[in-house]
Amino acid sequence: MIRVRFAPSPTGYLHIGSARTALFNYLYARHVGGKFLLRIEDTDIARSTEESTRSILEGLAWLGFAPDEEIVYQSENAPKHRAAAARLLDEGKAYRDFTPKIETGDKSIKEAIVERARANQGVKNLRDNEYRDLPKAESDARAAAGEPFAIRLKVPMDGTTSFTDAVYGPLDRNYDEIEDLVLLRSDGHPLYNLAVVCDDIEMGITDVIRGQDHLTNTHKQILIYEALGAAPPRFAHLPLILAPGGKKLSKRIHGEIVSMTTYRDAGFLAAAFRNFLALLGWSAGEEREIYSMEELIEKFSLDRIHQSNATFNFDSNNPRRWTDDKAIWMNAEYIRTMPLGELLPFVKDELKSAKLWRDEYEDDEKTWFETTIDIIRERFFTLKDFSMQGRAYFSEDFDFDQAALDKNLKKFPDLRTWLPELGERLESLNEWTHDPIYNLVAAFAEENGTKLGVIMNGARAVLSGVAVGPSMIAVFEILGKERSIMRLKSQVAWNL
RNA sequence: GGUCGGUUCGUCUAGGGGUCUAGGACACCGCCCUUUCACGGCGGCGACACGGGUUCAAAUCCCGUACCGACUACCA
Repeated sequence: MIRVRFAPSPTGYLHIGSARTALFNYLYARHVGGKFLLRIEDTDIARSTEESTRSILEGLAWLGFAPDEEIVYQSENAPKHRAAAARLLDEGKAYRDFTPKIETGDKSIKEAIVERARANQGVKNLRDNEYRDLPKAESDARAAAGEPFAIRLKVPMDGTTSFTDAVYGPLDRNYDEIEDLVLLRSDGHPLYNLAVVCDDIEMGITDVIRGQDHLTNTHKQILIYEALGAAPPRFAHLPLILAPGGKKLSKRIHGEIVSMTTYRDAGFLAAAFRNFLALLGWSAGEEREIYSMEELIEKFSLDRIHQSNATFNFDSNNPRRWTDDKAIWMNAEYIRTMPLGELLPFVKDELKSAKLWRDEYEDDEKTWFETTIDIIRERFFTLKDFSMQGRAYFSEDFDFDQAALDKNLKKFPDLRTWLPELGERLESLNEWTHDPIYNLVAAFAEENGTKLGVIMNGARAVLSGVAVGPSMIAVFEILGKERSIMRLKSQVAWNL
């Protein structure tokens, strides 16, 4: 039985890259009929927050990735991690390091690392820790005396670790490039590599699918597996998702755009976003981009995952490009092509939260409502559009887009009298359907010696508040006779 | 600094020695449709990082260089 896990650390919201990792784990599990598990890696007490855990869970729930078993909280396993470290110590596979903890000072950690490495240039022997071969009795005595110590893994003097990554192929690393890594901090806290390995063993994980940033960690983890006497799982490392310019996507500099909840709140459909994410770093090798979840599951395979990082394209200075164009396009594609019945619940939620929902839409006005949604969704990109651009269809209290007014209304002052006149004329219509309306409007335009387009565009501005929308006659029909005439006669738009 | 990984249109990608004058999608531009439009249709722009090999033949294999990324922590 294949068992995979998604293991985020709760130090922020669900990051777009993490969401993609979760997706791939989920797709793989479903594809092979295995289990998809979730583990919250909250061992970093200084940075982990409950708020973050909640946000991650919310993001996963929105995407629809429910774990098949109880969620594991890594911090709760700390006693087991300590026991594992103690065992390795006992067996002589790890040792106590009494070196006092070094503070990094005010330099950034990265800088400190690079500086140290540069200074050591090629002369550093990673096996030269003075406590590595401290006699057991002495080590025990010092520990008993209360001297603080960290526990480090005793990496063998020479040899190499190697594994075959499902994405990157065979990889190996010399022991002399791997430091005797700390398993347990001097304050007793287990560190990442130990915790991950222990938990993966405990959870029976068979395949680890995670970001490529863990590629080099994998060698250290394999060393821990070996020390613990456990067989390592299979590994598949995913290419990273970067910001434009090839930089790492980060909360600090890129803000909300990296958070999953942003997309939910912006009116994205989870199905569309999953589809978009699936194509970032993976492809089925076909010339097509729309895949249902079932199709994704069926076609997914580790060996079609890319080795090169992908750029998530957006322009924070351009509101139209606030996120990746393709993601927006895909969402629009879903909105206009998915079965209407599947879309309706989402529209309902959106209208409800905008206080535009009326229960009649599911009762007396069901037909009107469904027809209307079906017509207006044609030009929409997100669920938000139903309550923003589409507001005029559901409420008398809607805003007018200034650009639409300038371009289609105010440019033709005659419309100020024409539109109310047209409204008057429309009163006489007995049958409120396409042909009669069209004929009347067309005749009206001709009488006044103007192009039909001028009347139509002006009417659109006044009736819907925007310049974009379905066929104008359809707007008349949707709005109905009474509301159409009322808005044609209204002068409010002229005073804005 | 070291180790490892990566590099095809602006972006996501197809391709894995000949079918590649490199295919698709998004974006962009043009035309058509149309009463408007960010729908639709048609078309256009646009890429194998660079240099050496190997080969009859290289985007595809090898080497080097450049660039990018990750790791190099008592962070995860």
